Amino acid sequence: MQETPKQASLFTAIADIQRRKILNLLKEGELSVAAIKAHFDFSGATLSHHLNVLKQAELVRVRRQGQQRIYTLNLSVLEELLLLMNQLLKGDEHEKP
Amino acid sequence: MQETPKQASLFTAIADIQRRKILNLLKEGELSVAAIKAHFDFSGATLSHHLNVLKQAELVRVRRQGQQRIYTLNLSVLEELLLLMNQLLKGDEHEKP
DNA sequence: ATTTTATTTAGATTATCATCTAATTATCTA
DNA sequence: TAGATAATTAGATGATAATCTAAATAAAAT
Repeated sequence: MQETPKQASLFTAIADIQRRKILNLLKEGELSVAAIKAHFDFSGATLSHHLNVLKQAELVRVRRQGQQRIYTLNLSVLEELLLLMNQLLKGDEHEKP
Repeated sequence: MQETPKQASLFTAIADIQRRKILNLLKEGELSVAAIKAHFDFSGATLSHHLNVLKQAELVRVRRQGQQRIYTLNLSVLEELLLLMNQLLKGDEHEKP
């Protein structure tokens, strides 16, 4: 029942609110870095850092498309987990019985 | 679909591995501070700090019993969430179909 | 009442992390 | 090929968080 480094990296990744926002954006669909950047105030370097943390945790995947890089959510156990968390966490207001 | 401060405090609370270990200990049952402390290397002050973070996030509850304080998991939406996370995160090895 | 035990609080230190600017890499276009 | 665009990497800085020691609070036992 030991926690693996990979699992730990997940908790680290979702600890930051900006990264959680990025994940939420990507729920709508894949996005280039520039497209993501449009939603935030911080620099491109900072965004790149956040994306890297998410990538290390395998919460996102990247592919190149010309000079841009397209980020997508890694729709696996981990993504479903986040959706579940979101739903459950919002469960304060209206419990659906 | 805005994240509340309370929800944010949850992510912060589970971001630290020591606090995750504490939560896992408490899954077995309620424990005094001293009993928890026996599992860790750091000081009582540090433990107190971590317990406070968990309490702020309402992941744990405290009651007094003489001179000790007994901590229990807050068995609510949030606790179930953690159990789910744990199960799902471990789901690498053996998917139960 | 004094001492001991359990825990928290205060204040300081250290480590980690988010962020910035500047420089670099890679691709595309004129 | 030169210049423009997209993104990452390097290195520095500031903020936040984990940890420590020492002091404070509170209950129990002697």
